[in-house]
Amino acid sequence: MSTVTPGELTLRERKKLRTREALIDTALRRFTAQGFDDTTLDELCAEVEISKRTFFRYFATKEDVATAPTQDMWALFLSGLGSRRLPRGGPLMELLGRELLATVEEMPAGGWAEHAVLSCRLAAATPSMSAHSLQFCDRTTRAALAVLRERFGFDPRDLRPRLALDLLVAAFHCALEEWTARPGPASREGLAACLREALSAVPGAVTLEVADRQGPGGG
Amino acid sequence: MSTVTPGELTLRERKKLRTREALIDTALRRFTAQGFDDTTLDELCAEVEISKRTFFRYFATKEDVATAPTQDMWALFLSGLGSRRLPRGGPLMELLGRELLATVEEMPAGGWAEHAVLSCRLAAATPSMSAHSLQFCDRTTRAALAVLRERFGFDPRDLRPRLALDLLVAAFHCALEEWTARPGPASREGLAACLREALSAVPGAVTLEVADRQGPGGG
DNA sequence: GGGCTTATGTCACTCAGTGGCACAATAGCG
DNA sequence: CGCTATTGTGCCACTGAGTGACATAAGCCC
Repeated sequence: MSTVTPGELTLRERKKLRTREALIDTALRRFTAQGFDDTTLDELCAEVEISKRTFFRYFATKEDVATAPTQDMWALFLSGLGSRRLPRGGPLMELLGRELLATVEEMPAGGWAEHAVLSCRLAAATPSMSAHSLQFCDRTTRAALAVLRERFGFDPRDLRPRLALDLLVAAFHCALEEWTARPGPASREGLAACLREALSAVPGAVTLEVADRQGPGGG
Repeated sequence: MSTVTPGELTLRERKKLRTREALIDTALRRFTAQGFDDTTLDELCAEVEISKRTFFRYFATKEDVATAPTQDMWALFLSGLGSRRLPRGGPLMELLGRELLATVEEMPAGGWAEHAVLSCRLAAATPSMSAHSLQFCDRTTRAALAVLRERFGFDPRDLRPRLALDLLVAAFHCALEEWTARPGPASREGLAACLREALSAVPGAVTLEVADRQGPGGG
C-alpha cells in the first residue's frame, strides 16, 4: 500500500515511508549487485543508516524487503477483488484474468516496474526468495478464494474456483518469466501484454494432446 | 567373509537408511507434539543420538526433514515420468493425472501415508514449511516440464504444457487438503481417491461460469 | 590384520531474528 | 515556550540455524 499523499501525512509518517522506500530500493540494488545470500543485513542497514533492530520493525524477514513489489501487487489484486464491482454471467477464468490485468495497470508508475523486474530476477536465482514469494502467493490465493465464495456463492466443496485461481497464478508466473527475460526498460504495459498472452494459453492447457509421433518410447 | 547382504544393501547403506527414517519419524512426532518452531534441532538430534553436524549431512535444512514424505513422492513422480513407457495420442492432462496416481500407489506401504499426513498437517500450520514445500514443487514442475519437452517434442515457447503441470500440482494440493482433513487412518488409496476427484474437477476450472444471481454487487 | 573409503563428532564461527531497556524525536497541550 | 505522553530508534545480549575445518571412528575390501 503506497498511496502517498504527502499533504495529509504527519512528519513521522512521511519519514517512515521514506525509510521503507529507501530500504526496498537499496536492498534490490545491493542484492542484485552482490547476491541475496552474500549481502548481510548489517551491510544493508549500514548503507541506509539504520540499526538492524530497526530493519525488523519495517520487514519481518530479509526476504520480505526483496519481494515487496510483487507482494504489493497481489495485495492490491485482493483488495480489488473484494471491493470492485464485478460483472456476472461470464466464465470465472476470464473475469479473474481481467481483474489481474487491471491490477497490473493500476500499479504506481514511478519505479514499481523497475523494482518488480529486479525482484523477480533475484527470486529466480534465490531459492529462499522464491519460496517466500510462493508462500505469499498461496496465502493470497486462499484469501481470494474466500472472497469468490462470498461474492458468488460458490459451494466450498466445489474445487473448480480454487483450480481457476491456481491457473491464474500459473499464467501470471509464466508472464513474469517472459517479462523479466526481455531486455530493455520494464513497464506495466509490457507485463500486461505477457499476461494476456499467457492467459490465452489457458484453455489449451486442459485439452492439449500429446503428439503421436514415434520417438524413443522410453524404458 | 559373510554371505549375501539382505535386500542387496550393504550394512553402511542400511544404517544410513535407518538413521534417515529415524530422523523423519522422530522429527514428525516432536514437531507435531511441540510445534515446528518450538522444537530445536539440538533436541531432535539428542533424541536420535546424532550430532547436529550429522543432521545436516542427511537434510539440508530443518524444513527438509519435515517435508521429506511429499518430496520423496515428487521425486518418484519425476523419475517415473522420465523412465516409464508413456502412452501417446491422448490429452496430456489425463496422462499426467494417471502418472501421478500411479506414483501415489507406488509409495512404500510401511508408514509413508502416516508420515505424509503428519507432514501436511504441520505444513498447513507452519509458514516456513509450506514455503519450502511450495518451492520444491516449483523446482520439480520445471524439471518435469523439461522431461515433457524432451519426450514429446513440445515447443519451449508453448505455455500449455507448463500450465498443465501447474494444474496437476493444484489438483494434487486440493487432494492433499481433503485427505489430511479426513479422520481415521490414512492410506495411499484414500489419497488416490481424493486425487481422482480433484482431477475430475480440472476441466470445469476453465469453463466454470459465475452465477447470474443478484447478490450484493459490491462497491 | 592392514590399508582405503566414508560416515560421524567436535569446535568455532557467521548471520538472521528476538527481547529488553534506555534514549531521542515528535505530537499535543497549556 | 516548556511539559508530558507517545512512538520510533539504537544498543546489547541472546537463541538457534547452518557451515567449514579437521580429527576420529566405522564399515569395506583384499
